[in-house]
Amino acid sequence: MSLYITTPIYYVNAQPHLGHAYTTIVADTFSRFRKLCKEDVRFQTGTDEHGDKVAEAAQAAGIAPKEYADRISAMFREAWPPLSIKPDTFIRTTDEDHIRTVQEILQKVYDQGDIYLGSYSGLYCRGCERFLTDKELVEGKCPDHQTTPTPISESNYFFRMSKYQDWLIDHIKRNPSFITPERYRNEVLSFLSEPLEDLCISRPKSRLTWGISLPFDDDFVTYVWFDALINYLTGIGYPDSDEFRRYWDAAAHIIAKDILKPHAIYWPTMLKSIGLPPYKHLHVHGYWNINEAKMSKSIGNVVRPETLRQDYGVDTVRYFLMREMSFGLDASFSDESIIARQNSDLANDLGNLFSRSLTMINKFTDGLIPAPAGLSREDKELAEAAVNMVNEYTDQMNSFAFNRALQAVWAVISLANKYIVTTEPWVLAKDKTKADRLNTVLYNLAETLRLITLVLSPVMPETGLKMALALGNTEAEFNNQNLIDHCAWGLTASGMKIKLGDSLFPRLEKKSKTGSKDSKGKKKEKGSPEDKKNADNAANLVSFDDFKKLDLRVAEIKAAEKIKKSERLLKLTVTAPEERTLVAGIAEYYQPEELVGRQVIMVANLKPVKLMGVTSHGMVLAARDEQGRLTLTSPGEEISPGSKVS
RNA sequence: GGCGAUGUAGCUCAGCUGGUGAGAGCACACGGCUCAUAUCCGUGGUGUCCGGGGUUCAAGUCCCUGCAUCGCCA
Repeated sequence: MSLYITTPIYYVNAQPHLGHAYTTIVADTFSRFRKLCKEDVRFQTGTDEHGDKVAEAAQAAGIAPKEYADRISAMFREAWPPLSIKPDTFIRTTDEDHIRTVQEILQKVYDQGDIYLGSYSGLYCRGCERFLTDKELVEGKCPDHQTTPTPISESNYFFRMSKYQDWLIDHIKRNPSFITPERYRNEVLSFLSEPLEDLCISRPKSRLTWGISLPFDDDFVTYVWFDALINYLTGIGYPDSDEFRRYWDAAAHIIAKDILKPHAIYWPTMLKSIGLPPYKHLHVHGYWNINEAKMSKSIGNVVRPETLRQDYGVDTVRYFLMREMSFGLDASFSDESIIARQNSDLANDLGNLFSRSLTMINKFTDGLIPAPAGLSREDKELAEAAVNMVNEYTDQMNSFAFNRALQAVWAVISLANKYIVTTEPWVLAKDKTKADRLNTVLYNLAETLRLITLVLSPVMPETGLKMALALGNTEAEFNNQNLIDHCAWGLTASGMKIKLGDSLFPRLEKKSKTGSKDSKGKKKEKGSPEDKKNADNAANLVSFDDFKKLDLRVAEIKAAEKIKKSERLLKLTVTAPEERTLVAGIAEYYQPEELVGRQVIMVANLKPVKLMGVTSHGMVLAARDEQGRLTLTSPGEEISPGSKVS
């Protein structure tokens, strides 16, 4: 069995962010996992470098497109090794062999009549790099870019995608695992229930030169998607390399949901036309939201993988991403949530289990993993759970349910912690006659940890190696272990010498308001209310529930008078709808008489406070600018006093 | 506007083809242990299973409807 796993090739108009890192870490983890199952795996990623946006960005930077692409492509290539991501190939669409292959394929498809010259006229948005329909326009402008699209009429080449629509529908229906998770499969089928249009695959050179020339018409370059998708073939040496024959039948693409259509519709029909079987699987994942908000440049909350790595370490980042997202659905990233995972799952559960087990072996049996003697009921329970865990883990990993795979591992970690409490090795160690029992318990812990190490290594390669070395293996021995031959219970050799090292994961403090952090585990009381407050401040967000606590109402001012000896304070009598007294610091801006009859917005459930001898039962809302000018808020139109504001 | 998905404990979510008193992790409270990274173990939930109607001996689980959120399409 072999596996050919790919990420999309990333467009070089932006730097690597969390989304790119997630896709690539998933591919890397899956690749490592299948290799651990002794499979022949090829893992490819790369960069997509042609098209309008790259040409424009290069121009803005004052350099040639290729030079610009070189620069950004390098950033992607260099982003992966620090995240323990090891692709077998890194492809670029500006590679010579890719360009040649794209042209060969275009010629082939053209020769067999699946490409024709047609004309198209419409409104073109440069930002979108596509024509917009009238219905998409908002007040004549592109809703995404706020620009007026240009009317363009031009000849272009079209790919007869519609010809393969029925075949594609049939293929998707016959192969439930072709597109997963199911929601995306349904989405594609729903889209295909309407007639498919042919795909425009060219751009005239009058408009764009940064692309691959059409082999049959030198006045045009290839539309980026037609160019880009073919990377999956060129990366393994299509059409006649050994790699191609070995891997194409086992192709699995991983993508984010935004590029579903090109991968689920354009690409299979292109392959059909080329005369190749479709890829085997398309795995579609969701987005990472940042503190509940979409990640976007304009909000300025783009998360950089390198920053995360520096803050938390590569394995914590990988673990968090794989554990926190349910593949296919959106998930939320926040510093609070990654710190919570690090502290509870990694430091408390795994790290502490590892640490206490090794310490006991070190203290009670001279650092040598002892030989077991007999199996009690709880021993069997632990052994069975550990072995079953490997199966469960394998199943879940294979179906891309990484969060569930890790949950299965953590169930055993938790059981092992209970096992220690139940068996009380420190009590056994004090009684010479219980040596056999002590040895058994410690051996079982070492053996459980060996299995845990094995299954965790695809997700956390550094931690896996660290644990294996501490358990007495050499690096070569560990690299030789796999999930086929080494998942039975009892394979740890007695007499191995363990090596105590540093903690696997430090406990982290929550981030402070300023965003600075102590990533080296300082000890601190766990989650006080104070911490929670700080965390919320850091996010600078209030929940809707918090907002609802405020009783905001419209109040009508019935009377107003100055408070004696005060320059700033006015005493207001309002109806809202009941009558109440407020004190407001607005005397420098408003005369009492001009306020009577006016409606304002007030916080009605503010704790009463006494100011200059007058008790205020609420607070009037006002806006103040940088010059210090102040204006009262009020409803846009008159409304009955006491009306709720929400 | 059309199609679809989702709505379960403070938070994130499990709950398969309807059937014992509705679950997990986190958070919180109390208790226990001391091998361990102030960690670990145990105990603790009066949750309108979004609202309303219906099918059934029986519904979080099926049907209809309303609301909310999200996605795709137009």
